[in-house]
Amino acid sequence: MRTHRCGELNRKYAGKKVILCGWVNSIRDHGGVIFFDIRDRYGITQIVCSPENFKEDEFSRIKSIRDEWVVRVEGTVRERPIDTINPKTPTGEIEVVPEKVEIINTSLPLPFEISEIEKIEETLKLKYRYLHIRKSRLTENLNKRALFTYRIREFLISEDFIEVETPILTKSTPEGARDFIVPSRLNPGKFYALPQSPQIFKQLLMVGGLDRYFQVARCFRDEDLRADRQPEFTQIDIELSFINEDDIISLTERMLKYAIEKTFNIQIEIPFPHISYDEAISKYGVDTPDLRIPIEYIDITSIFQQTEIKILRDIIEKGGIIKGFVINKGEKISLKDIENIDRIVRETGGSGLGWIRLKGDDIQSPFKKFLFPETIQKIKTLISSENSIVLFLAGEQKKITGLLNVIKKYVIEKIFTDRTNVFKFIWVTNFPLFEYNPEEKRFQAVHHPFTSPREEDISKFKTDPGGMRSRAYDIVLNGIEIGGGSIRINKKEIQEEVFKTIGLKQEDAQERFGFLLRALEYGAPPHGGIALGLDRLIMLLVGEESIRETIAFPKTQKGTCPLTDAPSDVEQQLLKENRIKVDTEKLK
RNA sequence: GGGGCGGUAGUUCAGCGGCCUAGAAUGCCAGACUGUCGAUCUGGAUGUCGCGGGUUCGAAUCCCGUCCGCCCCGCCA
Repeated sequence: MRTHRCGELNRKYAGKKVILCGWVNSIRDHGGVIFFDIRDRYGITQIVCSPENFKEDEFSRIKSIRDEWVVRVEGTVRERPIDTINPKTPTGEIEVVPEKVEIINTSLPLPFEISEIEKIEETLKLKYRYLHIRKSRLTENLNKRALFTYRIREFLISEDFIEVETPILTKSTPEGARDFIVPSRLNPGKFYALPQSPQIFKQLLMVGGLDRYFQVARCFRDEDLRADRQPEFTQIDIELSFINEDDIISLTERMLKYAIEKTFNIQIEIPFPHISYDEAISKYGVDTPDLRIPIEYIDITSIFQQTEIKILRDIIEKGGIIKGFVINKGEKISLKDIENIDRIVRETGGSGLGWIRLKGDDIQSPFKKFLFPETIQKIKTLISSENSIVLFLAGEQKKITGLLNVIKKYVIEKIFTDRTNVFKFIWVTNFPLFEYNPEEKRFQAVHHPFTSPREEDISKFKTDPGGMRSRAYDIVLNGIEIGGGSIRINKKEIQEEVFKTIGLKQEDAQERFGFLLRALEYGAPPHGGIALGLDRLIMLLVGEESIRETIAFPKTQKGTCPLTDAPSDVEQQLLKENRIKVDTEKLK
């Protein structure tokens, strides 16, 4: 049907007969000569129709062509006259002079202009997703995604991994996210759940001696959505036997380096740095540090130990701390900014902002009179530029971390605006195994309940579960969690201990996870793995702000699909067969 | 569950101290134009001002409710 693709023709093809197919892009009708571009996935090519080359009725048919009609053009490639070369496109040196222009299909005018695609309301974009795909960088995102997964598969298969599909219709389990459920017609009143991840299955594969498993796995979680969260999403899911944390971490690094470099033409330095959970919280205030931002929190309580500043002294005496950070581009923060930040701090429940500006030997600060020379000397050791500002807060540890995060956000928006094309990975390790949920009055697994505690903490199940550390690790890219994993529990007794600690009664544990506990009794090898969020990774690598831009048919924030109108009512008959009665009456 | 922003021609937006017989740009339609490439020029058509209720002589504009979209908190083992 076609001999070439739009976008591949250049001067070397001059004189050659070609056939192109595609969509009409932009018509420029000069009354006599008519120009239009023909576009496919690969590029655009200019077509020139002169009246003298066509019979009258044929030319008027060409005149009737509109944007987005599908055409097939048979013609000859010609070098453009020098003064009409268009340097903006790769095919700008040539054009095609057609002998025949065939209209394959017409099109209504598009419901939106693609040039405004960024601004168009999500519902409309999703309703006409195929048009969005047809003309935007979404196609390129999907292409990059496909190429990336191809490289991941290539890497893992070359390292002896076996790709295994695990069930989509599976068993609902407590803990973790809310499950999507599917009624079972053959077993009235019973339900399958869609998997939140293939977690338990991949562990069972290890018990099966499969040794090295991976899957590009669809996962489902019925929770509220965000720009980086869809109800269904894809994980690169990996599990291995006879390994420890370092094996998985280095495998993941090599895999990411390989796939990213092959797909995106970006150099990736490995190994990635590591940080413990505690240090991450202390230095960055979050367990997902963004290493592009050179701001670290510093505890400066000791500097003010002898202070005469009453507010600070009172707080220190009550056991509070003073913590803040240095901005080495101090000139970019004005007095107005400081006022704004102070206001934000007060509005968010803090008692006010402390600050010291050091500009050469000049010092500005609301506390200036009360600063000892040695205090200033100590503060000077923290800074590394001629013009710096130290911002700090005093109070209870947890509270001021939250406030510092708010301040940091303000400062980032003010100073570190250019963050394009830098990729900073970091591993976060040494997570607590459990955290206490005060609402449910019980401990919960920080990672998931199959995560192994550290050997030295096993004795703390009864004495100090909150103080136990896990063998889990998260990988963070530019401040966004892109994956996580752990060494799993492979001993039945420990698994039961964990279930007990998170408040799962023995019979419930048996009913929900009995099959796992049983498997652990049959020679379960030491094993562990990792899962990487493919949608998020691609989002970051192609520079999008939402994972919707990496998914062909995503859902809205309420989980609906404007294209198909899912979710929707089903036939009464279907409900009946599934023994389901719908009760939405008091929904209000 | 909570907070914020938004919903007005096909689209993106302006109008929101009540007078709008609702505008702009772009798209669309028609005409002109033989080297454009975001073509240009001239003319034209197009609105349940998200939906429901209220206040008012009069509501896109004020009030109440509701739906939808986006961002965030909670939630997301």
